[in-house]
Amino acid sequence: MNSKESHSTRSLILKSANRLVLEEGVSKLTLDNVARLAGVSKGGLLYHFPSKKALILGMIENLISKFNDNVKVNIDDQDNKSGQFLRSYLKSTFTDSNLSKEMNTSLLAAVANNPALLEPIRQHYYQWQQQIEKDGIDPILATIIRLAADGLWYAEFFDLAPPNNQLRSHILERLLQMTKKETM
Amino acid sequence: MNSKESHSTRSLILKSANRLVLEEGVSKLTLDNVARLAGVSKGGLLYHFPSKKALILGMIENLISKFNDNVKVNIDDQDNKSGQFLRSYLKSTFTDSNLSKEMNTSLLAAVANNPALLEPIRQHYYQWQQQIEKDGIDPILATIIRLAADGLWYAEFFDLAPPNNQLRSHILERLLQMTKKETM
DNA sequence: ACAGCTATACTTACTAGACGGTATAGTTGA
DNA sequence: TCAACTATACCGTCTAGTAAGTATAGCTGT
Repeated sequence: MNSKESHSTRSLILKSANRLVLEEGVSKLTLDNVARLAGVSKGGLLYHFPSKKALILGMIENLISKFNDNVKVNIDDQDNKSGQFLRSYLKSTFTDSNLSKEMNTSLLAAVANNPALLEPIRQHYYQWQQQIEKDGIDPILATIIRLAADGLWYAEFFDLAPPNNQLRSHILERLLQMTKKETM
Repeated sequence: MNSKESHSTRSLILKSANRLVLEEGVSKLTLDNVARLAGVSKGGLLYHFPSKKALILGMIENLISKFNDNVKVNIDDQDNKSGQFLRSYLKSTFTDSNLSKEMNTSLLAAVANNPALLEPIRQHYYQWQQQIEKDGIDPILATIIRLAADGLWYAEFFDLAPPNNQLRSHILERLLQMTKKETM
């Protein structure tokens, strides 16, 4: 019970940190606030994450594994055609809005506190880009599709004139179409 | 001479604030650091910007007027065809990398300190999106092009697997092409 | 034509509070 | 009993903001 308790406390802390950034802004991501929201003492938080840096790293690692799992799950086994990875990437970013929000909260937490902490995200992004360029479709078009998906994140997270729901679903449709149209 | 001195000090402060965010990260954007980099005392800084909020607002206003000017300048008068605004928007974001960096430093400064300060950027973004949707080409495609441009910003600013120079210029070329291909 | 006044553009010195992190004592379940 | 975990009190540092003073240029009424 204790070790299970510990594991759930750990993820509760991570969850609370994400909620704080999302609801109150990254400037409110303080050890005291996270501990309060998670319902543990500051000492308890620091038992699980010995420093703020460790906490943010925890957020990032947690997120990367989730996103990678998600991309894998979204890969359609029936779909062996070119553009397969890109379609899964699109589904992951467009469908699971919680996940893409979490991506941004973690990214923001890193950028606001210590940009060096972005390194793990950078490495995974690099891998995704590699896969996108080798996805069987024209790499220029493939990258444009990826950038459009990333741009949507950005627009939605910062609320910078994001497309309304109708336009948004048309965009997803069109982007998926674009992964099928052109072959190399 | 004195009022000119004052004006140049003001823009020196703004410039220093941007440099700090860009080179040291947003966590180093403190009044003391900005003052030191600008070569004035903290009191001197607070004479021009009575609070940190005012400083960040100054960064944002400065940027918006620059970007709007830039989009206007990039509008080709010979080009009266559909997609004109979008082509200018693309040129502004792809060509002037200083400007797009500044966009991100200001945005980051706002987000990291007080997300409410994003409001002026939101309003201008909304206007840009309106113009993009009414630019004479299919609004779905038009928005995809805008989002791809925004995604490029994002990728380059955070160094998240941005396309290399060659791919980058191919992407610009292709996006410009896309503004001409389809008509409404 | 010059003393007195005002506005601008700063500097220096300070304060209250928030923050990350430490130290330490205690609790709890196996 | 011992490891895993939690709570509280505290510390030094950093930060935004305040307060008060200085220097100087340019008016302005007599």
